[in-house]
Amino acid sequence: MTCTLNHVSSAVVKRSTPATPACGLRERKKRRTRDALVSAAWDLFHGRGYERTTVREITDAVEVSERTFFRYFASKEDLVLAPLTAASDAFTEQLRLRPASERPVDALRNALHAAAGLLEPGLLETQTDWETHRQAVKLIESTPQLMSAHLLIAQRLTDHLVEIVAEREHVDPLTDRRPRIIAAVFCALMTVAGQVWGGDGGIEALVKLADEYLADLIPTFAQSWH
Amino acid sequence: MTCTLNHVSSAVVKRSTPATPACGLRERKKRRTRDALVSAAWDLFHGRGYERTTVREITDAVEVSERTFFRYFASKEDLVLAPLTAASDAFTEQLRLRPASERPVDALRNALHAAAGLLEPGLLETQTDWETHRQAVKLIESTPQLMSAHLLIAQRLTDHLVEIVAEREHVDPLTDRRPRIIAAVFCALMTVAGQVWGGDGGIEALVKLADEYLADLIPTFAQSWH
DNA sequence: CCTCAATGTGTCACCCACTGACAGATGACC
DNA sequence: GGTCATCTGTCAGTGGGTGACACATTGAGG
Repeated sequence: MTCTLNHVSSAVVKRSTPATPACGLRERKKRRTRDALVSAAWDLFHGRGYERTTVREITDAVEVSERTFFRYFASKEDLVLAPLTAASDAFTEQLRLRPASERPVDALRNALHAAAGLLEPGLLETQTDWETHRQAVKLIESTPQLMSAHLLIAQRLTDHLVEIVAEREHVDPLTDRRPRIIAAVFCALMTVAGQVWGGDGGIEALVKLADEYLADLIPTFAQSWH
Repeated sequence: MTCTLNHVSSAVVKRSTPATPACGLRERKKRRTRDALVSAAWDLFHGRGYERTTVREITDAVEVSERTFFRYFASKEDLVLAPLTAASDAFTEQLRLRPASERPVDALRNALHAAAGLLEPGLLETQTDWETHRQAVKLIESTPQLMSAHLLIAQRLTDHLVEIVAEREHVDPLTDRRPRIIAAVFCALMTVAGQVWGGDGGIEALVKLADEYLADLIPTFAQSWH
């Protein structure tokens, strides 16, 4: 499916993000071009791969100028990774909502479950969207440049988690090692779960994997393996 | 200190890497240009920062062509991160040498100590070299692009460790979660230790930090924090 | 309906990292 | 000293990304 452009009648464009405020014409137009760019980009990445697709090719497909592309996305990477950043933000937001009574591990686990729950409604709408996400995971892991950027996002998330956890527990992250440990290890396990997951089986499968990895952590370090 | 170039008499160039095979003139010349590029680059990075220094400026300082730069380094990042890749390789090598009788955690810990030991002789020679390393850590952590590349190296190391550990323990890394867990968590803790370390106090300080983080892992997850 | 200000878009000129191809210089070895 | 391999510079080009300016479109108010 090749979404064409802007000033074309309409309809051609994929359903945009679930919650569509859609006020003025201006806003709608912007969302349309943005969606068209994303859609065209994915079509091209699918065919030629990320690195061998130029921004020019993407903008040609949508009939906008290259300059416009960089007004919507900070970089070529950003087009692919923006949803990931959003997911990361959603997670930290959920973590902040966890009651202070929970132990850090449990707060993290529960925030993960909550954030995953929020993503569900988006999935139910379009089967396609889900498949897209699957492809995104594969594309990122098979493209060093994207993987690298992805890891940076994860690192920033870790830094963020350190602060939140330290605040929750009223400890100083500079002197107390535990916030750093728990944030870094949690993110590392999430990353591993994400790799093993590969996008199959929906968000629940990812969360289930994350739980399993978390549960196996202590035995792996504390016990003999045989 | 600005190292000039190639065909200049000699002497001006910093002591190159500790072990200098120094056979033919050709090899020596190559090593000299390489060292001069690294040296000039660091001077410039120190003054203007990584991103605002162009490859052109580096090559101008050494009086070689830009093209030559890219024959010595795969990229601008590579100039900064090559030592890190080398350290990573040294570590995996040491891990392979650990006796099969050791538990995975202990093998990793011991390999770390062994690899750190190998780095020491290099340090003793030049105080400068040590300071350089300190600056490298700071530069990497303050430059997103370098941090990103650094994380990719760490990720590749993790992947490597998974394989080695799985082989040591005769388990299948596809079905057994433990190799992935231990590799990912170990690398994550190393990264944290590296950040906290910041280059102060030599390699021993880094190893000591890593040990402390490792020791605190289980209490952090298993026990209540208060 | 018309006007004005805000905002979005295209064009152009430019910077920088990086690469392939070719030609000339320079060590290595007999 | 001549031959061969290897290194180096030059050149032309690709691709990502940015600032500046001009034009066009939209939204709001009279």
